[in-house]
Amino acid sequence: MTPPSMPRPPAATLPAPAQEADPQTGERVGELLYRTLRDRIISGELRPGTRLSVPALAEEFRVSRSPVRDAVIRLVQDELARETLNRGAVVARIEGEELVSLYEAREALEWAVARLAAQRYTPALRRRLLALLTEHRQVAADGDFARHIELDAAFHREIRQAAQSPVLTRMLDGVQSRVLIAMRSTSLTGGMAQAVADHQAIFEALCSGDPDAAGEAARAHIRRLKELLRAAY
Amino acid sequence: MTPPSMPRPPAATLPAPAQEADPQTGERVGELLYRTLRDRIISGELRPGTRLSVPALAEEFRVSRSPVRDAVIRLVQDELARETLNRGAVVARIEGEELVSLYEAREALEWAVARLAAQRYTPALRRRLLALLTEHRQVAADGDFARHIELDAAFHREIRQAAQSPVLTRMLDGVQSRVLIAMRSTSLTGGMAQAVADHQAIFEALCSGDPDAAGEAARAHIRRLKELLRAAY
DNA sequence: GCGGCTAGAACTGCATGCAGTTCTTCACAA
DNA sequence: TTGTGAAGAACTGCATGCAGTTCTAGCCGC
Repeated sequence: MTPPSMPRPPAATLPAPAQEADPQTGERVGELLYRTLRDRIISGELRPGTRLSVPALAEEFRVSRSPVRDAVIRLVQDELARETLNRGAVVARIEGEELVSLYEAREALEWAVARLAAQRYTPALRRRLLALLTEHRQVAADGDFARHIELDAAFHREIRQAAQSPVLTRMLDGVQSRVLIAMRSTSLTGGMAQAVADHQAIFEALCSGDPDAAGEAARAHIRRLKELLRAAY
Repeated sequence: MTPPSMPRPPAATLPAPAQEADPQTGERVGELLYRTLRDRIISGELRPGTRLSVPALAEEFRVSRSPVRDAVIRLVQDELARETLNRGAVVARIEGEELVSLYEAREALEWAVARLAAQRYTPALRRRLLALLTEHRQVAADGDFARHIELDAAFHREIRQAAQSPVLTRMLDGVQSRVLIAMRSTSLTGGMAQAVADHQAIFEALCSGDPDAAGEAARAHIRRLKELLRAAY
C-alpha cells in the first residue's frame, strides 16, 4: 500500500499517542496501552484482522516494546485478539459458530443479572433506565443506528452494574465487547424497534421487582438475537 | 531464610523443572510456563497468597524473566492471580462476596450447558457420565474427599464439553478453576452424598433429552451450593 | 524489651539486544 | 502472463540491563 522505499515519515506527525505518560496516577504504561488498545478494538477503530505489531505500536506510542507486548498478551487472553506462533497477534474476528456460542453464554448471563437486578431494584436504577429507554425510542424512530448501538449497550451495562455481582459483570463486559466487534461485521440485528420493545419489557419486569419475570424477559431478548444468528450460520 | 552470603547453591539440585524444553512441538516457553503455573495453582500446589516472583520463577525453570512475566500476566488476566503496582502478583484467594458471585455465574452457565448437552445427547456421553457417576457413588460412600472433588469436576467438564459451545466451555473452565481454589480454603461443601444425588438427577434429565429438565436440574444443583455459601458470608 | 530509622537486598516495570522465523518483493524462467 | 525462488526486511520470542520502588534487617535511642 504505502511506498515501501520510504524510510518512514518523521513519525512526529503520527495520529495520536492518545495517552498521558504517567503523572502520579501510579499507573503502568502497559496498563494504559492495554486500555487504549482495547478501546480502539471495541470502538471499531482497529478492525478485525488488523495486525497488532509490537514494534509498530511501540513506535506509535513512543514506548519500548515491553509494555506493548504485555498489553497484547492481555488482549489475546481476553480473546479480543488472536495470535499465531511466530506470527504475532491480530484483532479478533467474531463470527460463525463462535458468535452463536457467544450469544448462548450471553443468554445465560443476562438472565442471571436481570434476576439479581430485579432483587436489588432501586428507584435510581429505574430513573437511569427510563432515561436511556426514552432516548432509545427516539433514536430508533430517527434511524440513528450508531447511537442505537451505544444505547443498547448502555442499557445492558446499567442492568449488570445493578446486579452487583463482580464475576457476572466482568464476564458480561467481555461478552459485550466481542458482541460490539461482531455487530460491526454483520448487518444482522434484531431491528431497532424490536430492541426498544424488548428493553421496555425488561424494564417493566425489573421495576416490578420480580426476578423470574425479569430473567425471562432478558433471556427472551437475547434468545431472539441468538436464533437470528443461528439461522444465518 | 537461606544464608544470603552464599552466592547460591549450584541450583542443579532444584526441585523440578517439570517441563520439557522445546522439542519441535512448536510451543513457546511462555505458554508452557503459563500452563504449568496454572496447573500448580489449580491443583493447590501453589496456595492462595503465594508470591509469584518473576526472578525466582525464572531461576526455578531455568529461563529468562521474559516468558515468566508473560505467564504471570496471563494468570492475572485469568484472575487466578492478583497483582499490586510495584509489588508483583500473588496467587488469588477466592472467598466472600466474590465466591458467591462466582456461583451466581456458575449457576447461569451450568444451566446453559446442561440445556445444550441435552440437545446434543449421545449414547457415548451417557456411557462416560455413567462411569463417572458409578465411581463417584462408591467414592462418596468411602469418604474419599480428594477423589470426590476430582470426580465432581470431571462430571461437569464432561457436560460442558458435550455442549459444544466454545465460549461457554471456556468460561466454565475458568469458573471451575477458581471454584477448585476456593474449595480448598473452605470446609463448606454440599456433602458428597448430596452431590452424587444431584448429579444423578442431572444425568437422568440429560439422558431424557429434555433441555428444560436438564437445565433446571443443573441449576438447582449449583443454586444449592450458592445458597450455602451465601449463608456463610 | 520496643518502636522508629536506615542501609542493603530483592523485585517490578520499562528498555534494549539478538537469533531464528515469517513475510515481502523482485528478478528470472517458463 | 504467470509461476518460482532467493535475498532482504520485519517481526516474534527469549535474554538481559537498569532505574526506581518496596521489602527486610539490623541498629539506635528510649
